[in-house]
Amino acid sequence: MAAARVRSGGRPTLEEVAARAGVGRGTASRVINGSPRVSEATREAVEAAVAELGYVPNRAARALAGNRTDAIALVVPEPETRFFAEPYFSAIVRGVGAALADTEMQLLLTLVGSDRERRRLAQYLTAHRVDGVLLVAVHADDPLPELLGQLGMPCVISGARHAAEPLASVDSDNFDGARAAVEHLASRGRRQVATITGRLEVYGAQRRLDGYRAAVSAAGLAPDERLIAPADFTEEGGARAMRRLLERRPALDAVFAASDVMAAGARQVLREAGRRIPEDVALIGFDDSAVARHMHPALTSVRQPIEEMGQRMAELLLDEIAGRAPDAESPTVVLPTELVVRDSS
Amino acid sequence: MAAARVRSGGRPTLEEVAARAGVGRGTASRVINGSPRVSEATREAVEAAVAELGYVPNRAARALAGNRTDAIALVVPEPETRFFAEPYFSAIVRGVGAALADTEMQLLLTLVGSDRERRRLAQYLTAHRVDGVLLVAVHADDPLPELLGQLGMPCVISGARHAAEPLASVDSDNFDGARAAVEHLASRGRRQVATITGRLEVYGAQRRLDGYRAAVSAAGLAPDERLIAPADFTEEGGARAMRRLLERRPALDAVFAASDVMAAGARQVLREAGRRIPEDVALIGFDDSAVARHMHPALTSVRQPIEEMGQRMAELLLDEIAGRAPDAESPTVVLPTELVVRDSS
DNA sequence: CCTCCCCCTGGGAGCGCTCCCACCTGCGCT
DNA sequence: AGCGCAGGTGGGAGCGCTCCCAGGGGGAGG
Repeated sequence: MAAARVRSGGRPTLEEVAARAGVGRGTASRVINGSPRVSEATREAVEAAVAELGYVPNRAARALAGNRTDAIALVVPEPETRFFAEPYFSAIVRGVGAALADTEMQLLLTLVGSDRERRRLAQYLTAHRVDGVLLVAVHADDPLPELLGQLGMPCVISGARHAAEPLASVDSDNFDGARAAVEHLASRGRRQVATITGRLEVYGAQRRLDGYRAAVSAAGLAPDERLIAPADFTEEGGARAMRRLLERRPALDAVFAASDVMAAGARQVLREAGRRIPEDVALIGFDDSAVARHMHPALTSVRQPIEEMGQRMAELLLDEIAGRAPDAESPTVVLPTELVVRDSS
Repeated sequence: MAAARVRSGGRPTLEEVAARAGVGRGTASRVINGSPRVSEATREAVEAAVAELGYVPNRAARALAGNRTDAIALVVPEPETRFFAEPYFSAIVRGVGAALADTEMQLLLTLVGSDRERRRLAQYLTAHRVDGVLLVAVHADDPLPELLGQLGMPCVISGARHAAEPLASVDSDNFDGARAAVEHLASRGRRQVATITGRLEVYGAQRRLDGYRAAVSAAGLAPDERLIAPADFTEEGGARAMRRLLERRPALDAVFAASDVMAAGARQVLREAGRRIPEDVALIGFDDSAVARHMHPALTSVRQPIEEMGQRMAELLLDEIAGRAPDAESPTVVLPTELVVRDSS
């Protein structure tokens, strides 16, 4: 079957719908776009024609004529997908999908890895190929958000980058999640609570550390900078940090790791050092990923409502695109976290 | 005067590029689309103009004029995302992204949950809004693939649905993966190897079972239908199946579960029954997900090259779209699996 | 030296839609 | 009766691109 072009058989066009309904093209367009300035009778006639012909608007034509695309891009920095793979990525996508389900909006997935792809992306966006952008896992020094701002392209990011985020952003309550975790440890009588942080350039990691500090003070424990070990969100990094902590403070009796994966690394080191979890050392992670549920012992962890975050991001973006933007200032939505207590604490 | 309308602020158009390069619109178009019928000098002039103006083709216009979209859809059945969340989804996406990186192709992500969304999807596709479709986690009785076939829409699916798959598909070698797992168990002296299967309507699950059977015979073990417990790919299902197996064949000394998650369920039951892993019962999973790595004891598992699968799917699809389709028969690519031996076997 | 081609090239003709302007009804008002 | 107005309506004018056809130059062949 060489040339089975369905072209001539033809999808119905607006013109045909209009003809069938006995109205003009403009009127048919009005009905399809839900304009109120159409009489009831006409509306019904057009709708009937649409149904009979199985008309579906041509997106490309619409985009060309209307100077919009009815599509938004979810931009994911490729290098991150590996780390964020766990539940994060698919949960975000699911949330975004849910928000878009009743919309005509399409979701464009854009992985940016190399710098070349990054440049390409900038072009994409400059060329206004989408109506808005969802940015996930943005680094504080990423030029992309600013570029988007200059272009006037609606944009929502998945985590504030500093205390004063100029862009709309959705975040989980990292501060409070960490606070709750440490409070929980303290309330169970732990006195030397250490923490393994994520990369502190990431604002969320910083906030978790802040939460840790706040809870330590609030619990009346002695703040001790030697109980704080920076790492990088990786399992290996978590293990290294744990080793350092054990050297510096052999008597520690609890560890709050800023991610489950780092907690897994820490667990390994604790085991090798002969510390029992939770008898000798309590351990808490962050993310409540599959790793936490299946670790032995099952890991207490701070759950983030990731799917909901995706949904809220999309909703904010749709608002912004529709011009319903709260012109006051860019909204920052912070969703609550939840401490899921299991066996490790 | 239809002469030089100086478009202020707007993105440059092909027309402007052509003017700047001192050529006609047609020629500029040819250069941009890499047609060979352009002289070297002209090509350079146009390319220079493109660079100076920062020209990026308008996709919508292209789509409208060219009757193609330069976009493919990755269709994911929403209900599945949860199960397939593990590494599967993001790995597939990453693979697809890799294949598309050097292309002008966009990736449209489409989650279909409700029947309503399913219908909408059918419309989408009927309206030729994409050049091709990647179908993931297709059920044997799904009407979508056939619909696509009728439409003449290029399509690649992520696993054959029967032995004779009419569509192009990419698969991992489920048969051989299972075979290798069971062979490994037998070679370590296990005599009563049970299996927990996935939903057998899923062809891949069936193939894993086939591989299990083949290996059992090949190892000279007595085939025993009572050692085969069907489940549904869930942790709970795996646990139930394990209980049933223990009742029926208390003396079993090895279990091959057709997914890591089911293995996790089985592990729980084995523990509760006082069986040590691997001393009393060896356990092997399938997928090599994070769950496997972090289980205790670390789970031996069959790794599938999921990212590569995504990549091959996209490549096949691009071929098909480009008409490079080996019209002989629809290609079925089967990628090798790998047994990752850890502590549980 | 002329002719025939073969390259390149320019630009017309849409692709299907939205935007917008003009028009055309009725109706209520003066 | 005349006028204004507003709700409905039709269709022209593009949006920026690709496709394709006709046309202009040379180089090769007669």
